Amino acid sequence: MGIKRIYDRLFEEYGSQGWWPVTPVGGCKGVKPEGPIYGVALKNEKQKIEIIFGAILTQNTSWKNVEKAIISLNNEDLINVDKIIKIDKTELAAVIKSAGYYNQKALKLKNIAEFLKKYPIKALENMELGKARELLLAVNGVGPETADSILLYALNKPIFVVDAYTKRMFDNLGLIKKDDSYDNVQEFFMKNLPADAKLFNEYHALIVEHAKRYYSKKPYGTKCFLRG
DNA sequence: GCCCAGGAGCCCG
DNA sequence: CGGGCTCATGGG
Repeated sequence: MGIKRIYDRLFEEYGSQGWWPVTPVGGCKGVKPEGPIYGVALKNEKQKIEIIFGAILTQNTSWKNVEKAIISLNNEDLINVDKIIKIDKTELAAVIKSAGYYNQKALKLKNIAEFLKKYPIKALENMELGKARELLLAVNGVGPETADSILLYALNKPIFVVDAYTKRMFDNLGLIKKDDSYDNVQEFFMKNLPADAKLFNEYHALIVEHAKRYYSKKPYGTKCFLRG
């Protein structure tokens, strides 16, 4: 099966995923279990910042744990570039504890906040994709997947996000090799799909949803309906 | 107890 | 340039 056909099958199976989940306007304080929600089409600036922070927090970490950290950040009114720059690193680490790697991630959040101070969201949105990607990758703590998640989900740029699930699943389906580089896998998708941010957004989210079900436990993909 | 989560940096051959 | 190590909480 080609990758466009796979997309169609996944969409048919799961429908729109509404990524990236963000906290609704007005926050989640006092509205208890309410965390980030799905299906927000137009995001305000604060929500875009939350996506950028979330992209860092979710590095090698389950979204469930990240969600708690994001709720804490909201409740402390820390979805804010200046406040992240200002807050003590140890204090920030405590707020995001549930997301794991909290010392590293506290530093990474401060790094990206400094970056956003220099290159505000609007400047990045108006920037050419390749240029914005290059600048993001120069930030310590931002690798290819995080940079591409930011470009796609916060800045709405048409770039395909590759993650561990993508590699595992498409290796298992025989379309790539698992030791292919990030850039090679990304190129494979982008060469075979139209450069459409909405499509890339949905496709990556669908891969995550599908892989959580069929590619999280070994042996991978045994009951996957995309095989054959 | 083990493996895995919507990775990245660093060091080393 | 590729491979191994570290970072850390939380669920299955």
